Amino acid sequence: MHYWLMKSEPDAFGIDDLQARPKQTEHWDGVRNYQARNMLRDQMKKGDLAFFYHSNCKEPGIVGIVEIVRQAYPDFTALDPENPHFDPKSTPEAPRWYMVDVRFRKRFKRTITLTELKNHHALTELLLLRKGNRLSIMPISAEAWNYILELE
DNA sequence: GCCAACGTTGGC
DNA sequence: GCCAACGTTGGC
Repeated sequence: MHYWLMKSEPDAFGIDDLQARPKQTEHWDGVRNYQARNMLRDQMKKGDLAFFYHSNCKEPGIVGIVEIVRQAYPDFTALDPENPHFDPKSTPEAPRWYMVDVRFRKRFKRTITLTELKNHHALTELLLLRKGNRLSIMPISAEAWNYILELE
């Protein structure tokens, strides 16, 4: 059992969009960073929980929790020339990119903002807060997970 | 919209 | 294998 943080731009796909999907479930496509892909593909397991993080928006921060309900399988958006995430180097025989399915679990009553997270010394180890970290998928320690839950 | 901090690409 | 050029991310 691992904990994660997954970033998405709410203008493109926010937690409200996930909640509105059939079965409140959607595939998490578009991961195009090798480090993030490796973690997603090799370490994310069915039943893992992840914070849903809104990035590149007015109030960046953690807005809720999702559950991994299907482990990594090839990201079909990489194979579709019409898709903005198309990658000509990915093929059905040798898929380069992967995705998981996530299901909505909880929306926080408020956004736990990036600004707020930075103010907690207990979270200095958090990858999210490290300078220059742009990973869209990152692991969260159990300690940090529980600490952040208390902030809601 | 700016720009720092990367990651990727490709010439050599 | 180096590294300059380029593209992307994402906070501000």
